[in-house]
Amino acid sequence: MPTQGEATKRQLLKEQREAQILDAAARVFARKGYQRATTKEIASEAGVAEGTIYNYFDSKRDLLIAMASRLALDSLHELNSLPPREDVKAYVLALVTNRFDLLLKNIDLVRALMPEVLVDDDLRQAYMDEVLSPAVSYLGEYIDDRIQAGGFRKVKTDVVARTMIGAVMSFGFLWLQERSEVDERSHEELVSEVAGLFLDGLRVRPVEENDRES
Amino acid sequence: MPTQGEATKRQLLKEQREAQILDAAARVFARKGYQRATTKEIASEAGVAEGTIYNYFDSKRDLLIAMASRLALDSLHELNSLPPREDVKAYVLALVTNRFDLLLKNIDLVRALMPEVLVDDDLRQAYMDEVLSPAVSYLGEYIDDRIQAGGFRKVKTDVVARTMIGAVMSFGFLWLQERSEVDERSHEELVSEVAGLFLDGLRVRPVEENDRES
Amino acid sequence: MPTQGEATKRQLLKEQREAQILDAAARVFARKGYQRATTKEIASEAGVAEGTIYNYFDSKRDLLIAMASRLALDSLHELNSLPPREDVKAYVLALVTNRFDLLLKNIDLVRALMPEVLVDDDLRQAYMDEVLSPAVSYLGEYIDDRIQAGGFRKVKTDVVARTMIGAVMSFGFLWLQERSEVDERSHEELVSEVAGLFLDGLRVRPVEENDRES
Amino acid sequence: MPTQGEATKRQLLKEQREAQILDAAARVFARKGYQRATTKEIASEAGVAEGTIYNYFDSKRDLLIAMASRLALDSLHELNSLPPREDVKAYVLALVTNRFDLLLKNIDLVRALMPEVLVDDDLRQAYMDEVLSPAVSYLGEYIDDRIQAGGFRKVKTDVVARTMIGAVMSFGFLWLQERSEVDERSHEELVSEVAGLFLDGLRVRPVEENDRES
DNA sequence: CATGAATGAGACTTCATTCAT
DNA sequence: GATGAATGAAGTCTCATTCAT
Repeated sequence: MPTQGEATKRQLLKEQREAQILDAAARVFARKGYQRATTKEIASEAGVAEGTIYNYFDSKRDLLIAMASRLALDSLHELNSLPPREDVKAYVLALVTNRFDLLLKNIDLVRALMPEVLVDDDLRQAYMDEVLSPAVSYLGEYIDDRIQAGGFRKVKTDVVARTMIGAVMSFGFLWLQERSEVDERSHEELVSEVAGLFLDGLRVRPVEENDRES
Repeated sequence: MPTQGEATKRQLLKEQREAQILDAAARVFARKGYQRATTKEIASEAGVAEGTIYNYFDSKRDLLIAMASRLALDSLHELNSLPPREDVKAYVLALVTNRFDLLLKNIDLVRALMPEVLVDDDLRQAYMDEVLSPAVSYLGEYIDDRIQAGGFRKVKTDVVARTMIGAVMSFGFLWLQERSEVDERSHEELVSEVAGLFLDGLRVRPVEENDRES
Repeated sequence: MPTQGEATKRQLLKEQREAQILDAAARVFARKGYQRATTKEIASEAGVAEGTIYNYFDSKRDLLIAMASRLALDSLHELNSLPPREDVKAYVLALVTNRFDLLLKNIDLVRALMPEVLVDDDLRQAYMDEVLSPAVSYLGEYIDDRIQAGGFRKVKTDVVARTMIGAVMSFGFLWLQERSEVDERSHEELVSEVAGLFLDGLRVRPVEENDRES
Repeated sequence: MPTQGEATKRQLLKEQREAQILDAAARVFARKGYQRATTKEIASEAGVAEGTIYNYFDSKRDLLIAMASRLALDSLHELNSLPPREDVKAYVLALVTNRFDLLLKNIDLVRALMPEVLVDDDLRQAYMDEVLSPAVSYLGEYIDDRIQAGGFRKVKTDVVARTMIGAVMSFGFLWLQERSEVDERSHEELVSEVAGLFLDGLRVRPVEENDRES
C-alpha cells in the first residue's frame, strides 16, 4: 500500500513525464509541422518509447490540443501582468511589448499550432475562443475606457482591437524564418514604432478631426 | 509534322489542362489543407485520372509552388491598379481596400498556402520574396514619399509597412472561419476604420508632436 | 479511349484479382484465424502488394464479410440442386449429404468465419440471416410437407430442423482437426447413419406412437 | 517462520485470487472474445493491477487453458449427476437436459473458448480430449448398453453419440445471440422435442425395420 | 497523352509482458 | 505479493508516385 507521500511522488513523476513529452512534441511540431512530425520522432526527442506517449495522451492530435490549452493559459497570464493604465503611452507600449513577448516565448508552439489552426475547424474554434477572443476583448475594453475618458478618438473598438493584435501577430510570421535577425535593439525599436503607429497614425496633425466618425 | 497553328493549339490545350488541374488542387487544398488533400481527390475534382496530374506537374508539392506563383502575380497585378497618390486619405483607403480584395479573391489559395508556408522553408522563402517583400517595398516607398512630402510623420518605413500589411492579413485569418459574417456594409466600414487607424492613430490630437521621434 | 472490349477485359481482370485476394485471405484465415492473420501474409499469399488489397476491399474485416456472402450464395445454390422429394429416405440422405458436402467444400471458409461469428455481433447476425435461417426454413418446409402427407410424426418443425442442421454442422467442427481422418468410406457410412438416426431414431419399434405429442 | 495454519491461509488466499481473476477473465472473454479482450480490462474487472495477473498466470493464454480445464471438470461432474438408466425415455430426456444445462450455465465460458478452440491446435486438442471425448464416450457406452439390452437399434455408436452431442451444442450457438429468447417453457419443450427426435426419429412407424442395418 | 491498378514505405496506435518500487 | 509505468514489436491502413496498356 503506497503511503500518501509515495502517491504524491508518483503523481509528480507523472506530471513531469507529461510535460517532458509535451515539450518534445512542441519542438518536433515546430521543426516539422504537425503533419510531418512522427510519433517516433517525438518519442525519441522525449527520450521515451513510442508507446509511452499513449500512456499520457490519447492521440497525436491530443498533443496539439494540449498545446493550445497551454498557450491559452499563458496568454491570459501574461495579460494580467500588465502595469496600471494611467499613462496611455506607456500602457500601449507595454501592451505591444507584452504580446510580442508572448509570441517570442511561444514561437515554437505558435509555429506548431498555426498551420493546423488554419486547416482544422475544431482547433480553430478552440484557438479563437480561448486565445484570440479573450485578447480582443481585453484590448477592446481598454480602448473603450480611453474613449470614454476622452483620450482616444471614437473608433470602432472591435475592429481596431483586432487590427492591432493582427499586426503584432503578423510579426510572428516574419520571425518564423530567422529569429536571429531580431536582436535586442531592433526589438525595442520595433515595439516603440508599432505602438507609435497605433497611437498617432501616419499623418502629421490630423487637422480636420471632426470630419471623421460618421 | 504539326504546323505552327497546331503547335499553338496544342500549347493552348496544355495550358488549359494545367489551369484546370491547378484550380482543382486549389479548391481541394483549401478544403482539406495540403497534407490531408490526396492526389486522388484532386484528380477527381479536376475530372482527370490520377496519373494525368503527373504529366503536368512533377509532384503534389509542385502544385503548391505553382499556386504561390499565381498569387504573387496577382498581388503585383492588383497593386498596379491603384489610383494616383495625390489624395493621401483616398489613397490609403484604396490601398487597404486593395489588399483586402486580394485576400478575399484568393482566400482559397491563401488557406492552402499559409499552413505550408509556415512549415516549409523553401516555400516560405518563395512567398516572402515574391509576395510579401514586393508588397512591403511598394508600401514602404509610398510612405517614404509622403514623409518627404511632409504629409507623414518620420516613421520607420519598413516597420510600419510591415505592420500595416500584417494587420490586413490577419483579417484573412479571421475570415477563414466564416466568410459569410463579412457582408458588404461591414466590409466597407472595416476598410475605412482600418485606414483611419493607420492615418490618425488612436489618440485625440497628439498636441506635442515633437516629443516623439527620439 | 478504351474500346468496349478493353473495358470488359479490364473488368474481368478486376474480378479475377478480387477472387485471387479473397481466396488467399480464406486460406490464411483458415490457417491462422481471422485475428492472427495479417494483411501482410494475405498479400504475400495472394502474390500482391499489401496496399493492393485495399484497392479491392475496404478493410481486413471487409474480406470476412465478402466471405460470408460467398458462403451464403453457395449454401443456397447447393440446396437448389437437391433431387425430387418423393422418396423420403433417399431425400433425407441427399439432404444430409448435401450439407456435409457444403461443409467439406467450404471447410476453409467455415474455419475462418466461425470464430468471428461467435464473437462479432454484426457478422453473426449476417450469418444467421443469410446462411442459417434460409437453410432452417428450407428444411422446415420439407418436414411440414411430409407431416401433412402423413409420412412424418407431428414434430415441432423449427426445432427439429435446427437440430438436424446443428448436428451436421457439428461434424464440421470435428473435421477442423484432421480432415484426413474422414475417408470416402467412412464419409458415406456417416451420412447414412446420421440420416438413419433422423428418420427412425434410436428406439426399436416405438409401439405406443400416440403417447407422444402432448 | 509461518506456521502451518498460516501457510494454509495463504494457500487459500492464493486460490481465491486465482478464481477472482479467472472469473473476471471469463466475463471479459465472453464479452469481447479472447483476442479483443485486453489484460488491462481483465485486471480492472478483477479489481487488481495488470501485473498481478502475472503472479497467478503465466500469460493471457494461460487464462484460457485454465478455463478449458474448468469446463472439462464441470462437464464430467454434471454427467455424474444423471439419474439411473432404467427408463429409457426419462433417461434420454435427462441426458439432453443435462447437456443443455451445462451449456447454459457455462455460456460465457463457451463463448470465450469456442473461437479459440477453432483456431488453436493445442487448445482444440485439449478440448477434444477433456470435454468432447469423455462426453462422447459416456453417451456411446450408454447407447451400446441399450443396444445390447435390445432397446435401441444397432446404430454406429460413436457416430450417433457425436451427432447427438453436436445437435445439442449447436443450440448453444443459437443462444449466443439472444439468450432472453429462450424462456423456461420453450426450453422444456425444446428438450422434449429433441429427445423425441433422437428416440423415435421423424418417420411414422418405420415398417420395414429390418431393411436397415446392412 | 491519358489512364488507373499496383506498389511499398511508413504512419499511428495497441497491448501483452516486464520490472523497479 | 502488489503495483502500474514503460516498453517496443507488430498490426492495419494510407497515399504519392510509377508504368504498362
